[in-house]
Amino acid sequence: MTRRSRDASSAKPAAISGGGTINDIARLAGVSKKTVSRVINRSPLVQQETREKIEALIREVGYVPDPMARGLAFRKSFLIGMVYDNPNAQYIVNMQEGALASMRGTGFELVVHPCDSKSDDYIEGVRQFVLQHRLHGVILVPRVSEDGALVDMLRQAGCRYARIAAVSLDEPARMIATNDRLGAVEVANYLESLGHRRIGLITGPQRYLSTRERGAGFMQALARRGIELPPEHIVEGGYTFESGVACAERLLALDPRPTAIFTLNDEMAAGVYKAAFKMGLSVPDDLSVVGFDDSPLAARLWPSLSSVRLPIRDMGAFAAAMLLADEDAGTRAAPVIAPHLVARESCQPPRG
Amino acid sequence: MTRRSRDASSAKPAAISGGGTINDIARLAGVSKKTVSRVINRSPLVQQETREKIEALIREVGYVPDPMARGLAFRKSFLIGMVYDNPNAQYIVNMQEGALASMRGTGFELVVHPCDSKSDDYIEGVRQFVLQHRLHGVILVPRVSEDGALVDMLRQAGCRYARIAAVSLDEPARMIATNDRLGAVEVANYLESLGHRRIGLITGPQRYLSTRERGAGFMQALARRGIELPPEHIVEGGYTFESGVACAERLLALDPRPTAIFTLNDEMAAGVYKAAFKMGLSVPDDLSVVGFDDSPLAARLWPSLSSVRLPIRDMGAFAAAMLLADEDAGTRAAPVIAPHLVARESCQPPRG
DNA sequence: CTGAAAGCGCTTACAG
DNA sequence: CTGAAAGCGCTTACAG
Repeated sequence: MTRRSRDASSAKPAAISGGGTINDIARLAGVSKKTVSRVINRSPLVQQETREKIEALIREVGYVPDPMARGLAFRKSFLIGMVYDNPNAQYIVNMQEGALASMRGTGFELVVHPCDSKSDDYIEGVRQFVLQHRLHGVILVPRVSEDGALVDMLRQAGCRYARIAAVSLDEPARMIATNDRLGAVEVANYLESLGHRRIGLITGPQRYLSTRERGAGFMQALARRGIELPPEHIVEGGYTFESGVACAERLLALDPRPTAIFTLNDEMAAGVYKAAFKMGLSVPDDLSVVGFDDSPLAARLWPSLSSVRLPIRDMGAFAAAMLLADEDAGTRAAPVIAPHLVARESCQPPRG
Repeated sequence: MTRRSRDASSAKPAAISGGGTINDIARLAGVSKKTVSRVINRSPLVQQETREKIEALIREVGYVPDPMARGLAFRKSFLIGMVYDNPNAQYIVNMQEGALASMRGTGFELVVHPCDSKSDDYIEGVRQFVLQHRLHGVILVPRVSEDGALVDMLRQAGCRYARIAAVSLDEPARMIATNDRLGAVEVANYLESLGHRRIGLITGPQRYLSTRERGAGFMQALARRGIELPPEHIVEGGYTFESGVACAERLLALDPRPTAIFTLNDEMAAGVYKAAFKMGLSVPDDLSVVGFDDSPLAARLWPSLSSVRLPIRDMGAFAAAMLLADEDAGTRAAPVIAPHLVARESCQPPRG
C-alpha cells in the first residue's frame, strides 16, 4: 500500500483515468488479475459465474484496459494504419470514416500515413511507421496497394495488411477487390443504349491498375455490343484537370468528332467540360460526358456529371474489419464490392 | 541470460524490431539503462563524453525507444489526435499533412477522430478518445474548435489541445487564429476596385464564427469604401451547393440585380454558377463571383473561380508544433496566419 | 553526473 | 478453471 498512491485513496479509482486498473477489478472481484485478464481477452477458461461477476464489475466501474500496457505485453499496439498516396481527398476521408466505423468500440484507433510513392524511400518510411508503433495492421489504399515491393516489405516485417485494389492481387483474406471493370462496363452499356457510336475514351497513366481495368472493361463491353474504338479515339491523360482539357481538345478536333466521352476520373471530366465550352459545344446537347469516382465535383458541375461511384466507405469498413478479425476465425466470405453508375445530366442521345 | 531469448543470440539485435532495447544499448555502452534513458530524454545530467558515446551507439544499432513502453511509464502516449466535424475533405487532408510534417522524425503519430458535433454525445466520444489512449494532445479543427463545452471537457481531462479558429478564442499557446476577416476584406477591396457597387453576399449559418467574421469583415471593408449593402443583398445560405443555387436565384431576381456576388464558401459559389447559367447570365460578363476556401473545385469550375485561400497545411503544422513544444519552452511567437485572395477568371469590371 | 530498485498496467509461460 | 511469478521496455523517485 505504500507503493501505489492510488491504493491509499479509495477502491474506486478516479473516473478520469477511465475506471482504474486490472488490479482494482481483481481486488473488487476477489480473484487474481490473471482471471480478469482472461475475461478481457475472452478466454473460454473462465467459469461462467466468475466471468459474469467480473464483467458486471468492469461495466460498473467503467474499467477499460490500458492499450499501452496491453500493447507492451502483446508486442503489438491497438493501432491500425492507413497508408495512401491518393490525390482524391474525398476518397481518403470517406475511407477513413469507413474504417473508423468498423473500429468503433473496439479500442482500436486509426493512424494515418500519407506518402509519396514516387519517392524511392517511401517504403522505408512505411516500414518505420509500422514497426516503431508496432501497428496491428495497415490498410493499403490504391495506388500504393498495387506496389508489390511495399507488400513484400510488410510481409517480411510481419505486419498484417489489407489491400484495396481494382482487382484481386492477393489471398482473399488480405484483399478487397473493387471491380472497377464492372463500373466501366456499365458506362459502356449506358452510352451504347443511348445511341452513341462514336465514343472517345480518356484514360489515366497505363501503369495504374485501375486505369487498365477500367479501360479494358469499357472497350470490351463496347466490343460486345459491336462498337470498336478506333485508336485515335483513345487518349492517355494524367488524371489531372489540365490533362483532361488537353485530351478533350484532341478528341473534339476529330472529324467527325465523338458524340460522347468517358474519362477515367472526374477531374478529367471537368477538363472536358472546359474544353467543350471553349469550343462552343454544349454538354449534353453536343457532347455526352461520363466520369469515374463520383467525387463532390460531379454533382456541382453544371450540367451535373454522370459518374461511377465506388462504395468507398464500405471498402474502408471491410478493410478494417479484415484486420480486426481473428487470424483463426476461418475463411470469411470475401465482401463483394460493386461500383455503379450514377446517371445525372451530362448524357443524352446523340443529335441527328 | 535465460530470461530473454534475445540475450542468447547476439549483441546486435534483430533489425526488424527496430534495433533492440534500452538494455542492449546500456550493455553495449557499459552504463546503466537509466543513463541511456537520460540521453533519450535529453536530460542535461549526463557527461558530454558519455552522451556522445551513447548517441553514437544508438545511431549505429538503429535503436528507437518503444513508444508503448515509454507511454506506459509516462502515462502519456506518443499520439496526437485530430478532431473534426468538417465537410470539406480537402481541408481535412491538407491539415493532416501539415500536422504530420511537423511530427516527422519525432516518433509521434497522428490519429484521426471525425465526429458529429450535432449529436449530443460527441463530447463523450472525444473524451473516451483522448483518455483511453492517453493522447499527448489534440488538434481542434473548425467547427468543433468553436465549442466551449468541448474545450472545457478537455481541460478537465487534462488533455492538451490546439484550437484553430477564425479568431482567437483562447490563450495564445493553445490558439491558431486564421483571421478569416482579412480574407473577406481583401475580397471587398478587390470587388470595389473593379468598380462593383451593387454587390450581393451569401453567408453561411450565423452560428458559425467563421461566417460572422467573414461577413463582418466584408461589410465593414465595403463600408469604409463608401458602399453599404442593403439588407436584401445579404442572404443566409447553408454552406451547401443547393443553398448557393437558391440564394443566388433570390439575389439575381432583384432589379437592378447585383453585378457581383461573394459567397462565404466555394460550394455555394458553384451554386451561383449554376443559377447564373440557368438564367442565361454569363460569369464574369454579367456577374462576377468570389468564393472562400479555394477548394479543388475553384480551379476546375469554368470559368475558374476566384477564391480566398487559407494556408491550411501551415495551420496544421503550427498546431502540431504547438502540441509538441515543451510546456516550459517559454512564450513562443504566435504564428500569424493570413488568408489571401487567389484571383482567377470569375471577376471583371461590371458592364455599362 | 550515475545507478539499483520499484513501478507503469498488462500478458505469457508454468504450475496446480 | 485459477493463480504466483516473471516479463514486456521504459521511467520515476531515491540514493549516492
